[in-house]
Amino acid sequence: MLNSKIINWYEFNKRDLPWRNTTNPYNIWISEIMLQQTQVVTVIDYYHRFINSFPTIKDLALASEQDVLNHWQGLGYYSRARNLHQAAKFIVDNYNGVFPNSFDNILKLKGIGVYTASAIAAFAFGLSKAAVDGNVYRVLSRLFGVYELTNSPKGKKTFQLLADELMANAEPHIYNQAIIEFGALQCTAKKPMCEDCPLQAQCFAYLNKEQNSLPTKKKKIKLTNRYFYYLYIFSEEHFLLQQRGDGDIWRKMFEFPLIEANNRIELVDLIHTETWRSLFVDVKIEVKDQLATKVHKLSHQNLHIEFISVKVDRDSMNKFSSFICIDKEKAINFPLPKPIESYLARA
DNA sequence: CAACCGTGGCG
DNA sequence: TCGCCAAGGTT
Repeated sequence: MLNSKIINWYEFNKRDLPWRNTTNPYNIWISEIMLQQTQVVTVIDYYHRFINSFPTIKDLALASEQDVLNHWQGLGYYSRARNLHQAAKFIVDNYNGVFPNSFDNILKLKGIGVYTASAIAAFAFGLSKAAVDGNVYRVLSRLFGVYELTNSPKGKKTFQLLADELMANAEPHIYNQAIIEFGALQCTAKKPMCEDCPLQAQCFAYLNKEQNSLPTKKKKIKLTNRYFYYLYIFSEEHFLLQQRGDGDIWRKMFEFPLIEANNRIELVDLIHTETWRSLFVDVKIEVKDQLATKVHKLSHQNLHIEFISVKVDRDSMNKFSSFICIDKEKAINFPLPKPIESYLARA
């Protein structure tokens, strides 16, 4: 059997990961959300910190959204953290704090789609659900020579059916872990290790030298460019932050006062913009320096970011009523996007 | 459905 | 340098 070969491979090659030593649905849930589009090595530290601070669903539900976001700082895709928090509150309110044990109810939780619901159902409750993630798409497409696009609705159906068939009577929690781990370690996206692969004889891609053509994916859309001018407005002990709103990147996170432009602007022109002038009316300032543009790449946007540091005397700091004046020591309490965090670490 | 949503690493 | 990829989900 094909699946028993994969399971056998797994027993000899699996990594010892923290969320594999438990069947606690809460712990598995946290790990699965963190692992979405994120590599294992990145997740491990975040996972430990998160579980330490919020050991149970109730602890998470009672935390503030800002505290939860703070634990997510640097991990990316921050809606995952907000959804996690909402779902925890929902479980406390509707299920008395007990994680639901049916696939349908798991799937209803915010931030949980078909993959994650299947993974939790299988890992925590032993339910017979094939979890199909990027690893599984890759393994199945190569193994069986499926050229359908893995990110199209049609392709997803095909691969789900294939995965369901391949699982057959295997233990769901072992089978799912096995094929995912197999994709992560052996049947990798780049330079798969076909030489010592136990599935060589049955693998379409290996037999036809098509490893690099599979899986197939729809191309990504073009990136848009945005130009951010961040003002690090500071006195001896304080600096200014503002909270981002909804409907854009980094929702609810904190950033410096921002001037956004459609194109690149020189500092000499920037200080004549309306925003700049309205900002510093009646305030004595000293422009300290301007950092060279750095391009911060998001999944769909290139952010061209420049930081301009502006020194202001202590008494003038409270004239900026629309911003939050923060003690330099307390920046750690605010969830910051990566570029802001990095800037503060240097400043 | 297609666009949107972070960040780090690799070849 | 740069495009792609990594245990996807929501609107």
